[in-house]
Amino acid sequence: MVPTRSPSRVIVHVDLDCFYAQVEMISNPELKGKPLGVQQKYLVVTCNYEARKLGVKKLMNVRDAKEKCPQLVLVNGEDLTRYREMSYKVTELLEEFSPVVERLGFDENFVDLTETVGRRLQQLPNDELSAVTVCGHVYNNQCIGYKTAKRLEALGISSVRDLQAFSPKTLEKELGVAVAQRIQKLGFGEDNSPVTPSGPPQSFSEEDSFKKCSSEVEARKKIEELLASLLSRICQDGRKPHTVRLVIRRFSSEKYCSRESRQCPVPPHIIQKLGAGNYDVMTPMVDILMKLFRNMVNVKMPFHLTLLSVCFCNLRALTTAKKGPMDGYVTSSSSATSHSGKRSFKMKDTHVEDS
DNA sequence: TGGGGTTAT
DNA sequence: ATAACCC
Repeated sequence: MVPTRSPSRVIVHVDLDCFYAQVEMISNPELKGKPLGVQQKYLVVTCNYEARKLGVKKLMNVRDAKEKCPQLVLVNGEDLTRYREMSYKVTELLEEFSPVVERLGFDENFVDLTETVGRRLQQLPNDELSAVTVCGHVYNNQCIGYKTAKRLEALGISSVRDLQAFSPKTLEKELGVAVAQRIQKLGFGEDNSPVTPSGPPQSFSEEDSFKKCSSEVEARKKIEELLASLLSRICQDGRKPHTVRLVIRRFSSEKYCSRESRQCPVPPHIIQKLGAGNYDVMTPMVDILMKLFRNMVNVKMPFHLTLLSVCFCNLRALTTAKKGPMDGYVTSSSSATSHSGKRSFKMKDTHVEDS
């Protein structure tokens, strides 16, 4: 069969199922064959097929899961380190086929193989080319996002069919032209958005949720833990974060997913120390984070937090050394190459202002 | 209802 | 700094 036309793009979507559970079964093969759930706090965030057969669902309460399946084996999955490492192994493997790999979460990758396939087809002799069949799937992307789902429902759109039939002009007026055109095309199974190579991560964060944190010393303890893990991650990556952020969630109205944050530049003298001696940076970084904390939380008044998170972002390869009278005129820096795992990437030689 | 991530505003 | 989205 000779295809009458080539598809415009060849994109492979690699979606791993119950990824955390699979990592755990590789770590400990004795878990294979048993119903296994990965637990974070009071939730079974994912589970293997054996557990699913016995009625355990993703994001199920531990209580409910145990009730459904008393033999369920639970492992704690609050530390994402091994999952993150395995996740990047998977995307690095895929990058060997084509560097155009876009990550979505820890367990999904999109690979644009258009050029790879094109090159292969050109090399093929004609008789073999005639045997090539092109096939594929059109993904009918279900769920659009909670907020816009609500807005669409207000317009009387509750199914994909409704969305397809709805007046494009009216939808553009309601949602804005960009979103309207995007989701309506998605409604027809068309997604022309490019596969954007993710490259190395743009931020590192660690968070911890809990029932109650109501004192400054308690908060400092938690922040120190989060920070220690982050510093070792930063160290491994090799790049330097130029911005720190502290995020909190208050108990108060328990308004779903309502977080507050404060951020500030990482002082240059700390950035420089970030490579080797990470104990030197611990104390000054905690001080900075506690200032951000007190900026958000009035510690003279009672408070009740249910989450703390520390995030490093604005990552750059090198801190540019500035010294002497030429300060402000000249930036002395060599073009930097940073290595993270197997990847290496050139960084732009930029001069920056932190906001 | 975890512990992450990204982009847009 | 927040909001919305993804897993």
